[in-house]
Amino acid sequence: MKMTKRKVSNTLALAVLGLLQEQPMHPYEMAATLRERHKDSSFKVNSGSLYDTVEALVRHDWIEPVETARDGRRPERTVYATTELGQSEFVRWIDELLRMPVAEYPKFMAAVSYLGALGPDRAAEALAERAGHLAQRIEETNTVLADTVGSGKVPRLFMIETECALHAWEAELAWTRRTIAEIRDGSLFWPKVEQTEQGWTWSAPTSPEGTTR
Amino acid sequence: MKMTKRKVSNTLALAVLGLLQEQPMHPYEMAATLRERHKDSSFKVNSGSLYDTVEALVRHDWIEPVETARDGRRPERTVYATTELGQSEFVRWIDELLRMPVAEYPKFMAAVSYLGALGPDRAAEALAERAGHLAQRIEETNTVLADTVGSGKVPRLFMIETECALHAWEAELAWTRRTIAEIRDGSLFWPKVEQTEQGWTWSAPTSPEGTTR
DNA sequence: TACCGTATAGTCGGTTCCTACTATTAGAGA
DNA sequence: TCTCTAATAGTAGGAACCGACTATACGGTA
Repeated sequence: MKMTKRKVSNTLALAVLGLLQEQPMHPYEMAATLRERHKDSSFKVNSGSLYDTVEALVRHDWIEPVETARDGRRPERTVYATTELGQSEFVRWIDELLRMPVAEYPKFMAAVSYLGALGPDRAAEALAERAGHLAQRIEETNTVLADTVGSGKVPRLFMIETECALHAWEAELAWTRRTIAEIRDGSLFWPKVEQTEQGWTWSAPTSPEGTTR
Repeated sequence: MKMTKRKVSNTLALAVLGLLQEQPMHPYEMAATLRERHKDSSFKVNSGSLYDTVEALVRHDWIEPVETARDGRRPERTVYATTELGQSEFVRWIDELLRMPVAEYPKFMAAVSYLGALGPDRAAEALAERAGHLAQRIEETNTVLADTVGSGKVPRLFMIETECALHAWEAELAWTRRTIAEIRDGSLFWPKVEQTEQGWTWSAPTSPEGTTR
C-alpha cells in the first residue's frame, strides 16, 4: 500500500540535473565537474550516493541513459541526459527550495544545546578553537572567490552560493566570539544544577543590576 | 573486515545521553521531554529513529536497560540509564562537535547554487517569499524565548542554542534581502549562457563603471 | 453508553546514504 | 622497462533514517 515515493529528496540529485542541463555525462564526470567548479561545498559528492541518486532519477524519468561507451578496457560508462520532465522539475524544485525554509539540524546546534555540560572554562576554550577554524575557512573561501570571480574567470552569479555560505560562517563566527566573551566576563550565567525530591532546581544568577529577591 | 563502526554519529543520540544524565527514562518519555523543552528544533525527534538510536547506544555500552515496566495493559516500556562510558563520552562528544566545524549541506545552499536557472525575476520573487517565512519564524522564536528565559522560568544557558539559531536565521534573512535588492537594481549581473563548439560562454556585464573592453 | 479524538508506547519495512573495497589504465620516476 | 602512484570508474554490504502503521487507554460529549 505504498507507491515508490514521489520525490527524490537528496540535493545531489539537483546537482546531477543541473549538470545534465548543459550536456550528457556519465556519473564519474559529474563528480569531477562538481569538484572542479567548487560545487562540492554545496553538495556532498560521494560516489556511492551518486550512483544511487542517478538510478533514482532514472526510475522517476527525470533523466535517461543515452549511450554506454567503453574506452579501451576501462569499465563501461553509461552516459545520461535529462528528459523534458527532468528539465521542468529541475526549475520547479529550485523554486520550492528557495521559497520554503525547511528545518535543518546542524551538528553545531546540537552541541550548543549541551554547552552547559562542559562547564564555563572548557566551553569557552572549545568555542575559541572553533572560532579559529572558522576564521581559517573564511579566509580560504575568500581566496577561492578572489581567483575565480575576482579575476573574471567566472561570472559572480555562478559562485553566488559561496558568498552565501561565507556570510553564514561569518555570522556563526560573530556569535561564537560574542558568546566566548560573555562566558569569560560572566554575563552568561552558569547555573549549578541540583536534584531535589521535586525534580531539578538551579541557582539563580546573583544579579549585578537589581536584587535577586 | 569491518568492526561494528566505532561511533554513533546521529545527534539524536546526544540528546538521549543528555536526558539520561538527569535520570533514567523510557524512549517515549525522552521524546516528550525534548518537545516540552523546545529541543526538537535542535534535534530531529522521530520515534522510528529514536528507538534505533537507543538500540545503537546499547550496542556500544553508552546506555543500558535498567527495568521493564508495564502500566496496566499498555505496551511494556523499557527504561534506560547511562553507563559510566556514556557519561564520559557525552562530554567528549560535545567538546569535539564544538571544536571542529564540519561541512553541512543545507538545502538552501543547493538551491542558491542554481539560482541562475530561475531567471532574475522569478529568483527575486522566490527569495522574497523566503524572506517572509524567515521573518515569521524569527518572530515566533523570539516569543518562545520571551516566555521561557524572559520570564525567568528557565536559565538562559539552557536555551542558548535558540539564540544561536536565531542569529543564524537573522544572518540568512539579511543576505536574502540584500541579494533581492542586488537582483532588482541590476548589480548582480545575470549572464546569458550560450553553447559554442568550444564549450560554454557567457555574456560579460556591460560595466556601468568603466569600459567593458 | 456508544463514539470519537488525543495521548501513550512502540513496531515494521523500505529507502537512502555512506564506507570500504575492487579493478583498470596512464603517466612519472628510477 | 619496471614499478609506483594518481586518476578513472564503479560495486557491495550494511547502518541510518524515516513514514506509516498498530494497539491500548482515557476523557469528554451527544
